[in-house]
Amino acid sequence: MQRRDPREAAKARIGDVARAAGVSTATVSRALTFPDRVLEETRERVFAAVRQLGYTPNVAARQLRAGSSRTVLVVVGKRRNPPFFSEVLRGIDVALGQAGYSVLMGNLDIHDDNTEKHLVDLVFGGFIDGALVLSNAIPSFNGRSIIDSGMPIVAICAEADGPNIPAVLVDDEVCCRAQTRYLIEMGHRHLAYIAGPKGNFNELERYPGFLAELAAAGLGPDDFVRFEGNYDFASGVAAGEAFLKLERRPTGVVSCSDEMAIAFMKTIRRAGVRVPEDVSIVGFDGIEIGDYVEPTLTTIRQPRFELGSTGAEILLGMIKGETAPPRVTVLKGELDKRDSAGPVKV
Amino acid sequence: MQRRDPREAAKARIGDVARAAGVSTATVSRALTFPDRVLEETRERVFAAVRQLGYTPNVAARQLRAGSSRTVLVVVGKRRNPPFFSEVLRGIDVALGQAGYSVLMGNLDIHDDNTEKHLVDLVFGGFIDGALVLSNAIPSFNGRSIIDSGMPIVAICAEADGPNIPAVLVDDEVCCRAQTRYLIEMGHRHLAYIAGPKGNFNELERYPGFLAELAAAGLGPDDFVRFEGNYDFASGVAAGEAFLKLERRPTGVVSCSDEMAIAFMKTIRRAGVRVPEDVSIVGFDGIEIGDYVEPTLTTIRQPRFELGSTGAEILLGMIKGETAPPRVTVLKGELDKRDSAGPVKV
DNA sequence: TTGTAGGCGTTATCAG
DNA sequence: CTGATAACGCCTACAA
Repeated sequence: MQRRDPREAAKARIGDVARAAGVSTATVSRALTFPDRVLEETRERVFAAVRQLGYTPNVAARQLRAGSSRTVLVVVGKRRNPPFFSEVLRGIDVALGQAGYSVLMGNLDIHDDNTEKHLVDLVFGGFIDGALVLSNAIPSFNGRSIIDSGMPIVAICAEADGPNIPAVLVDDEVCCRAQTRYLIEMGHRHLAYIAGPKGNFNELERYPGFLAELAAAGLGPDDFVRFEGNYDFASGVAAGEAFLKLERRPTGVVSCSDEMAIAFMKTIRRAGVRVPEDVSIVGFDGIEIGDYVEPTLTTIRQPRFELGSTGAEILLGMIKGETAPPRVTVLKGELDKRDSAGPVKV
Repeated sequence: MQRRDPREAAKARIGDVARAAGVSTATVSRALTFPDRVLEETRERVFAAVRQLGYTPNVAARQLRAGSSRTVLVVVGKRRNPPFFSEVLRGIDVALGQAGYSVLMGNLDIHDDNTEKHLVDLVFGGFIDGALVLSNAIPSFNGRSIIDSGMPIVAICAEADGPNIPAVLVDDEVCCRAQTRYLIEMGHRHLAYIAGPKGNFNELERYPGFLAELAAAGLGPDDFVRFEGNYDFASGVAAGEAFLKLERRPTGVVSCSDEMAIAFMKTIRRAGVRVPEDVSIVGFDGIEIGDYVEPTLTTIRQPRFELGSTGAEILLGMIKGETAPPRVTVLKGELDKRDSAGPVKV
């Protein structure tokens, strides 16, 4: 048997099914889409033909007619902690999958104009029904961003610049106050804060929360030091090294990610500092590995799966044109007390 | 201004561009696809119109005509260690992105028939140009698997059942022998092996490698114990607990994943066993966190990014119909000596 | 209930 | 070099 392209293997079209079933293409289409608008006997004949020919409707053609691809673009940003995001993605995947939507991954990791252009073209090419943005940057090319397409967009763990982009967030300020308060309650009066990237929207919530909680305890600018970071292991190491050089070392550390907390801990322990006896550390995120480091990490557990699934639900609602979604949806994080933080040494 | 659907916002079609530029649609199409088959002046006029109208070709229509979506399906399996796969995915993304292909994520995590049906429909609906399979299961529904579509498929870190599916693998046997030999060379004569899932293709390479290396050192069935596992933290904990109950404890441990090694280490250390003084442990994968646990993890570093990018390159070659790809491509892992393994105690 | 026929937006073929 | 036109495969008025 000769075929131009082995891939085209026996692809049945709707016409083939119609012929095999002895009906028109319209009837086949109907039988598939609205089974009850067709005589039972006809329906059976059509189904039989479908099975026999292994017919599957052509997605492109359907999409061209329907104007919808049932595909959602998920934009993930500069590789911010995979251990954290993998679970958010799972939430997205489950929610979208149940609704019959597919996930197209758009990775902004790759600093490549081409990638961004590609994504923008996909969106403006009508290929995408909606987008979930997990990065601060929004794909854009030639001054045109996917926001301009008017397509529904929801930001998850991020705050899009756009005017009316609904966001799903964790209650950052509350959580950061909880981290801080926990340390203060255990007697720590001299703290360190390992920050997220400058300008990051989290920082806008968390750092003020940290300061507020200090103030509430009567502590001021002299009672803490701030280390810059960007959530990854490397910045935790850097913070640890800076910490070791300090003349007067804080006894409690608030970290804006678990990775930084873990790397910080490793770095200072290697230099002989004991955790939590000498220094207490509280992380942020609640990734699995926190249970297996030494000592186990006290941290803020984010509802990772729900962040993803909630964002997806909201997006699906927007795609279906339902009532305007809330501008911002806040989920709760929770302080998870383990072994890396304890009472201050007297 | 009234629109039926805000999403349709000012979507220019090729005809609009043609009109604005005073040419035919055919010319617009040509100017965009083969700029040099068109008079420079015409080209300029077309480009100007395109810019002015913000025209982007409709992806569905193009796909319908061209028969190609430039989209690749990436099938990831039951959530096997995100920290490991995230980097493989990045390799895939980079390679495909450069070639102008998009990534559609198919998650088999979700044990949902619907998901599988959806993926199969996408494939048989001509929506997908090729697939990269990172899971042992291959999406199938109603007895029809995506393999039957005849579409190009490449397996990465997995071995598809299908007859002619090229696979990209790490040299599992060699690596596992290296783990084992390293321990033996340091004097360990009584080992433990923490396995991957039963029947997993890795096991088919690694376990025999482990046994062979033992044999080469004159060790036999009485000189090791085997713990079952499936790569995750939980099975590392289980192995650790089983280990602690042993009357005669091995002094060297070969683990088939870093997660298991880390959880194992944590579990036995908590019970007072010292690493590496009492027990030496060698992991497998080379995930980042290995540098931050206590003690740092000696492990096999897999070329994660390259596994992904190599698989993608091979797939792209197949899609373009190039010469038959190698049945199997083997990349090298490397023993990375850190602190969790040392000489046996005398 | 079923069939006919037009069109979704693009590209490729074929004349001019 | 450019333009008219016929597909690509499906869905859905509209008519029967």
